[in-house]
Amino acid sequence: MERYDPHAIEARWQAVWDAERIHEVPNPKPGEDTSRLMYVLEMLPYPSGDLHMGHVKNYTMGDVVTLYRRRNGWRVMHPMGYDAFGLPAENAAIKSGTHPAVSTRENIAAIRVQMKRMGWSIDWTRELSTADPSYYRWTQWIFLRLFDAGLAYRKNSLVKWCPNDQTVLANEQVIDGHCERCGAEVEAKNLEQWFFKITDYAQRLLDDLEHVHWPDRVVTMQRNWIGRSEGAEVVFRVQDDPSLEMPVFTTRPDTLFGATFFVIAPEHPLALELARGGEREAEVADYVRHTGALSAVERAGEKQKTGVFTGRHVVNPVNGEAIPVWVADYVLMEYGTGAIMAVPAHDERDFEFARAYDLPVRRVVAPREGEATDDEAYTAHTEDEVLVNSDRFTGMSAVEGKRAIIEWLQEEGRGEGRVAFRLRDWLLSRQRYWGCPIPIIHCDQCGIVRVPDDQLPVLLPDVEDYAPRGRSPLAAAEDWVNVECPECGGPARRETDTMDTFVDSSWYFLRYADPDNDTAPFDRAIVDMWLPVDQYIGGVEHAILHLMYARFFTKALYDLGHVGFTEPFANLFTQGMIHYMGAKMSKSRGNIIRPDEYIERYGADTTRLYTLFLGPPDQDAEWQDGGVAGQHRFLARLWRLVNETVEQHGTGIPSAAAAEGDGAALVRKTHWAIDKVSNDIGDRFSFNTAQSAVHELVSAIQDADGADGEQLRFACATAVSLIHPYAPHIACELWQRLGGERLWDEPWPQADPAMLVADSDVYAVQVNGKLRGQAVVAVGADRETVLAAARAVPNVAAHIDGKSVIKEIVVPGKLVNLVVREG
RNA sequence: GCGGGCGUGGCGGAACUGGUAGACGCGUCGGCCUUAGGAGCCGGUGGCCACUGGCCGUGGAGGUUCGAGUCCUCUCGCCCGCACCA
Repeated sequence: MERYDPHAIEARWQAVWDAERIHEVPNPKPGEDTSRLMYVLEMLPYPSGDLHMGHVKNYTMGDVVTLYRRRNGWRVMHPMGYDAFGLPAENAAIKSGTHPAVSTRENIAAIRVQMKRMGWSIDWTRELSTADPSYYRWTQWIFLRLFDAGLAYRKNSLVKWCPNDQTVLANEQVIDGHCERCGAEVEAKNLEQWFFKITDYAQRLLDDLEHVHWPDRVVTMQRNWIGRSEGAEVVFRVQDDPSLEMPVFTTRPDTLFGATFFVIAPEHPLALELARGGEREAEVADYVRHTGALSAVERAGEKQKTGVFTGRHVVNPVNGEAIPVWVADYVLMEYGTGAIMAVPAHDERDFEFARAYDLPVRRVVAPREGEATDDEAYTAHTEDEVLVNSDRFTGMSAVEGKRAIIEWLQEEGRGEGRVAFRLRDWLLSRQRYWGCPIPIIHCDQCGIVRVPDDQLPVLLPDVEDYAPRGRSPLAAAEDWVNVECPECGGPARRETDTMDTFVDSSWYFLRYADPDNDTAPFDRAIVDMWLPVDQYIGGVEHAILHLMYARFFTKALYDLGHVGFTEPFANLFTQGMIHYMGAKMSKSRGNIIRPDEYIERYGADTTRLYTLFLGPPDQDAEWQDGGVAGQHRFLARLWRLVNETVEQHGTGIPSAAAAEGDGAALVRKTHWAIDKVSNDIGDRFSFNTAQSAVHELVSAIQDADGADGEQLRFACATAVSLIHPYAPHIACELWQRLGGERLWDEPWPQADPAMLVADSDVYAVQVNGKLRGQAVVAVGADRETVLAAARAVPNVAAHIDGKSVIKEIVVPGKLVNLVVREG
């Protein structure tokens, strides 16, 4: 018998699939049935290098789902593309000296080869690259739609700046005060930048999380990121200049009477102004300068809160009390109004500050009415608190007080109920070369002018020097920058910033549905047919960035009438990372494993099998070379058994086999495996245990002495059929050797329910909860029969001998527990 | 600090709804075959003991239950997310 030769088999079947174009799934034509459409999508790769095992796991998972669903009668779209713009590709290009357009093209070519060698069922007719003008033309088109709708705007604000990458960053791209990409500490800069008004969608982004089937932790992360708080905006006025309003946001309007001082952020526009001309002017100016020089990381690292008194006071609207205004670094300019009323009795941070600067503490909420009010004690917020020391509001519950005070503020015009979100607008402009140009023109006469649709795409100019210098490298391309204003025809300049790469990936899943459309980004009828994505699979590292942005884009496009759904991804699965040598894979550690050497040595089927055998797919797992060999042995064993079966019993694939004679157990095991694998792949995403079930079936084939040819061929064909989503090449080959053809078109096997129940049950028999033996009883035997059989087991009899059985538990088909007592 | 998750053999893991803990795989031990192997096959493999049997065993301590890896309380350890968000 010939040996299992994965390379020959894989090359052969890949050629067959290509020739028959089996993975091409065209859009339904008018009138065609659209009831069984399914969209399976994995997050597209960055072509800043080639594929590693993390990608292999991701795409194999999607492939198993795709192949499984197709054989269950679904018409599955399974596309692939490249997130080709962006910092990683550009930085790699700068390092190697190769133009990013060139290196990206080369990397894409290499990745495509890897993907084809893996045998994934990708519809290559839908392939796209976000850096291709035929794609980014429509990224620009969408940008302009958002611009027209007021959802893309330019403003001057304090933004996050990465000194290493020489560009601004979105809030989401700052991790613990460091650049998400390069790890450099970010700085704050006041710059005019482009933003998407994602905050307009904060409430809907929050609410609609109810309707998606996503992992809890991803939903939780998004919720926290959106960070909704209910409270009130309260207007304080400066004591000696009541025209100066100083609004604050608070979630505890019920504690308004407890405000004993007032704090503004060092960056607050009034910080210096309030102190001007007073005794403390120099001190305040010093403090503002000093804290401004500290990075966010340094400020957060300060253990002790610091601040200075401005010398001025504001008036508390509820009681007319004048309280001192401080400048302190524990108040953030970016959240709320950049100013707070400090209630040290009921806020830990305010309390800490009050202690440090010897400011008064006044308790205004107590656990129960009339309870002691120790002014120095901070109390946490509890359910049934009651207002004290709060004038006309005293005695109300905290909940009631909140409402009453907000009502009063509204009546008096001194404040109102308000909801605050932590979410900020998405800063999308980047001072970098390798990105989608922002289709905007700056005209001295007309101001900010959109590029007319018919002039799209605004092509990224080819520049010699694309290294980052703090302004966009595009600014150097004078020919490109200088244009006529589309409105007045006068001299104007193009916007030279490019878009954040997350803009590109915020709509790619729509383009796949209609990839060749050159009159629109996509046809609405077509995307509405396929989307939302039925199953999205990717890394949890995108839990906030990509997934939040894509949701925002989808909602905005929905509002503008371009799509008919409001959530892009109905089901999300986040896979765990593959670790190697005890750590996550990284270039700096040098522990990246690529599929290539494993394909060389064992073939793609083995590699696919092992990436999903490592453990539960949503958990991180350690790659172990020995484990790969185990999967290869399994395939080689399957190979041998099927070929032996054909040699000894001929070909032919029975649709069923009788559970009779010595092979009865094998036939039952076969049905058990069908049931288990279908359940594990289809319902549980438990790819590792589904594989184990096929292992068991193959072992059963090997041990099936006395099974007849039909039973063996049935078991073999089923094993081959069940392993097909994981290892399609060997499966197609063996299927053919068994006498079948086109396994990918075969309906998924169905377990016969009658075969899932044995004719006898093996009961575990316990005495006082301890296992003492087993009893074999005919299926459906009544309770008395089961108990009699259990008592008859010799070891059980020995354990109940001389004792009285006080309770008998029978779990039908499973277990008997006899509870006994001495005597 | 807040939020979420996880602790099971030498290792990766299984046990989905409370019902025979350790499936499947790696490793390892013994045997067969091979005068070679990183090949194949057969068998063993949680620990301990008085070994056809018994005791112990899912990070630790309690609890609920006829029965707990699974549920509850406390506790220890690890991982992830957020982190002065008023």
